[in-house]
Amino acid sequence: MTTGTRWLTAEQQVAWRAYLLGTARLMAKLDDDLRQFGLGINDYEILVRLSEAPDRRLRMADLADRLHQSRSRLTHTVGRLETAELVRRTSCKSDKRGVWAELTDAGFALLEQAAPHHVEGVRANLVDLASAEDFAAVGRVFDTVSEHIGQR
Amino acid sequence: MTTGTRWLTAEQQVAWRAYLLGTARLMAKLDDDLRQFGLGINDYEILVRLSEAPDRRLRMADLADRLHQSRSRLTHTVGRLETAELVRRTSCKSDKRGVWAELTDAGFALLEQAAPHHVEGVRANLVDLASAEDFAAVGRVFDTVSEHIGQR
DNA sequence: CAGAGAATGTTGAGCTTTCAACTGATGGTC
DNA sequence: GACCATCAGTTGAAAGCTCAACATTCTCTG
Repeated sequence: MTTGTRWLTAEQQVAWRAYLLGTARLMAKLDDDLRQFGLGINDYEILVRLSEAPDRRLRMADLADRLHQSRSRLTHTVGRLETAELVRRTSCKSDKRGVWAELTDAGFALLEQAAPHHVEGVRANLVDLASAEDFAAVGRVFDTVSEHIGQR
Repeated sequence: MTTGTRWLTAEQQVAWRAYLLGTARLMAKLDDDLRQFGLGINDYEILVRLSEAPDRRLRMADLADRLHQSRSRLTHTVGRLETAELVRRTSCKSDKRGVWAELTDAGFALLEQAAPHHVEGVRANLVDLASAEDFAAVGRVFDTVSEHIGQR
């Protein structure tokens, strides 16, 4: 065993594991709650990003970056969402390589249904459980993490 | 649109998204860094839990609960780890339904190799990026989340 | 102690994600 | 304007995960 490794302190270790377990439980719970709408949290996040974008559409690569997913994964997922008629793909005029993923009316309608339940779940299982200061700290920490790691 | 939904405030929304993106990037990074040892972060966590347990072994259900995984998933994963000779399965004397998952010497040796790199990654991409107070807040928040959601 | 119900762990099929290879378009550069 | 590295997105096979059904064992209750 080398002596050089800077192991986590006991408190850090406990916090790190709480984060791992808490995240696993939270994501499973949110996923579960969305299942009644036929969505997973991954699908849900895709629909949300599209709903917020101008003309409710985004380029595939842009969307993939925002969610930190591989393009391949996004292609497959959007393929399924397209089959479900929640998203439509159209080719991009200005860059012929490009593809727009666009939210359909059905997709928007489903999102309107699901969103209140989902937000309620995020509140009940995370936001409302923490003090405003602690939750803000979570935001700060992971914003820094995000910045530090950057794009894939 | 109903008026009853308590949407997230702008700050909460930003923090929530930072958490989602930061977590995605962090897990991808840690996973990547473990790949050189032929492990994913999921495999790694399994090996760690076993290494800490008495006799370096745990019952399948116990292990599954600690990682918040389905038993089925764990069965499949441990099957692969067993093929790789990192883990061994032995039947439990006192409860004939039960199975012990036990770390092999090779598994322990691999863990000893991987752990310093992994911990360095956790530090570099998370722990050392945050103030002690903020990181403690992360621990508190997700401990509460964990407690609140409970077992599956 | 018989029997119902619950718990442990596995199985295999189906679905999702990853990985590497690929097509086609773009943007320099010489 | 031909060339070449790069970028956008897709493809299909392999690997991993989920889900429901199952066999076995345990436990509790009458």
